[in-house]
Order: sequence, then C-alpha cells, then structure tokens
Amino acid sequence: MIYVVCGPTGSGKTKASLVLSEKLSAPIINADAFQIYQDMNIGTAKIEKDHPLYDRHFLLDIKKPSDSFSVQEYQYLFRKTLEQLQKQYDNIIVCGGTGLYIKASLYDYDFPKDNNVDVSDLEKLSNGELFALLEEIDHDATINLHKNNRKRVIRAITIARNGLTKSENIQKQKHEMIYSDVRILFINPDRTKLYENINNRVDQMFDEGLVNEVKNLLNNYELSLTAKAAIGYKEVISYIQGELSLEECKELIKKRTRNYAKRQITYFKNQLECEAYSSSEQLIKEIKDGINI
RNA sequence: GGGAGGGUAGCGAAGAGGCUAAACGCGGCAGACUGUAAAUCUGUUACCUACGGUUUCGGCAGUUCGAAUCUGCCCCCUCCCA
Repeated sequence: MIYVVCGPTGSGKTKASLVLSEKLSAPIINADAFQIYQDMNIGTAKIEKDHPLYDRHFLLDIKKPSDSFSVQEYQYLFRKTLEQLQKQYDNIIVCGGTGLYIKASLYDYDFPKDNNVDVSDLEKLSNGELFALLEEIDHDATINLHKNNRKRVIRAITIARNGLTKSENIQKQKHEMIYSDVRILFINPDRTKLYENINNRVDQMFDEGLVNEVKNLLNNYELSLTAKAAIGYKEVISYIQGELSLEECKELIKKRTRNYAKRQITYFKNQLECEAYSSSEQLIKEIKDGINI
C-alpha cells in the first residue's frame, strides 16, 4: 500500500508521516519541492538530520541549491525510488505538499522530451499575440488557459514546436493512476488555526536562525532559479540586501505562506481523490488506534 | 486656547451634486493547473428570499427633483503654534 500524506504547509504532515512510518515500518518518500535541496532546512521545515527516523527518508537533500529541478525530474526519481523500495517494503509513505509532484508521479503523466527548440521569438510578443498563436497551433490547449498566463501559453507553444502538441500529449494519456493500492490522506485543518500556525511557525524559523541559513546559502552557492523561488528565502534575501526591514520581511513571509497554503488546499481538494482529515492530531489518533489504517 | 488637515466598504486609498454599491491596491474567499508548482494565472468580495430588492461613505438636521460630494451643529483623529 502507498500512503500519501498531504496537506498545506503547517498542517502537521511531517509529524503524522513519522507516526505512520513507525507503525508500518515504512520508508518515507519526500514530495516537497524544496526539501529536496540540501542546506535549505529551517525555511523548509525539514526533519533534522539527527532525528532517529531521518534515514527512512528518500528524495530528501538530494540536490544542491545551485541545481535547478523540475516535475519531470521528480517524477523520474520518484518512480525509480518507489520501484526499489517496493522490493523491500509492503508499505510506503509519500509525504509532501507539492501537489503537482504527487499527481505527476502517481498518474500516467508523460512529459514530452525537450528538443531545445528555439522560442526566442516569443519573448517580444504580447500576451494576446501569444494566445492567438497558440489558438492556431493547439486550440484545445487554449480552452482551460487564460491569455494572461504567459508562462503556460509559452510552454504550450514550446511543446507544440517540439512535436506533439500539449493537448495531443494529454489526450493520449489515460488519466489513471499507474499504481494500485494508493490512499491519499489529506490533512485539511480549520483555516483560522492553520493561519495562526503558519504565523507562529515563521516567527519560530527566525528564532531558529533562518537569516543565518540564508546567509550561508548565499556564501556557498549560486542559487538556482528554482531554489531562489522558495518562500522564506527570497524574502530574507531582500532583507539582507536592505530592501525590507526585518518586520516587513517576516510579515511578507507569513502572508505568502498563507496564500500558498490556500492554493495547496485547492489543489488537493480538486485535483486528487483524497480522504480528508480535519487535523494531523485526528489522523495520528486514527493511525495509533488502527482505525481504518 | 489659536491655526491647518482629516474621518469612504475588513484595511489602505480615489471620488468633490446625477454616468457611484462607490475606481485602484492589499487582505479574504473561490477556482485553474501535465518541464521553474513555495511557481504561474483567473474569478469574486455591503446585505438579501438575488435577470430583482434593501441599507451605505463619522453622527444628526438641512438645501436639492437628486448628496459620499453643498450648508449648519455635534463627535472623533492627526499636525503646527501656545
């Protein structure tokens, strides 16, 4: 059985996954886009290296902050890792908050190979022009896409220039999970409590030395575009550079984390078939009591 | 005590007689999502028994066919001089 423990940041996924891991003697595959990075610990709320269960984790600390990363690579690593682990374990836990990584790994998502087609001509086009162009070459891809979502419009055009269009690629998939026996446990706490929790956790990160962690990162690495996008890191960088006061920096991180949590909830609720739990405590209780698990 | 400027939806902030239930930003809520996803983007946000109705722009009383916008009084806030 594959147990996916998911939920927004600050919902207590890690705690619950550890309890479940002990109970089932199962390994844990990380499904968090930023916990894959080494030396990004405090800001990603990663389990400590000296934790007794640290060694049960996979896809944790596997990349340098200077490396870029993508869903495609994650999907590849996930499937490879899972295959290996399944030889040894009956139960496997997947824990993380990056919905797309989870979905792309579990379902038959198939990312086209990048042939490095030239798309430099697209940069100078307006959103409207890009959208019109996409309508010509892949009208179906346009249906659920807003013209202002420039990034995705460009990606869809790029895919089409690669060979198969995005919609053709999606059509040829069955939209089914490629694994059987998967249960997705979704921790969806009360909103007010979640937000409070996030606010407190950010303050705690600063107490634990987030600023120093970021300083060390800047000294040791040329951060990749992906690593640089992490909430809690980009803001502290602005603080270090004097663009924000400490207070502004903290508040901004809290706000962006709350916004992010909201987006995660939307994703889990609507993109995955989840069993919902109202708190990590509830999940943990059911695990311990052996209810349903 | 004298002088100046203010009080607008959850917050910030426009509007200076009808086109205003009130721009815009933030926050909130809802949603999309197939190579940066802690990203990118969209919708919505006074209230209601909602193709219509009800009550709003510090308070009260006026002027006017019509007021957030004009007048009077009152209550608060900020700054400057005492």
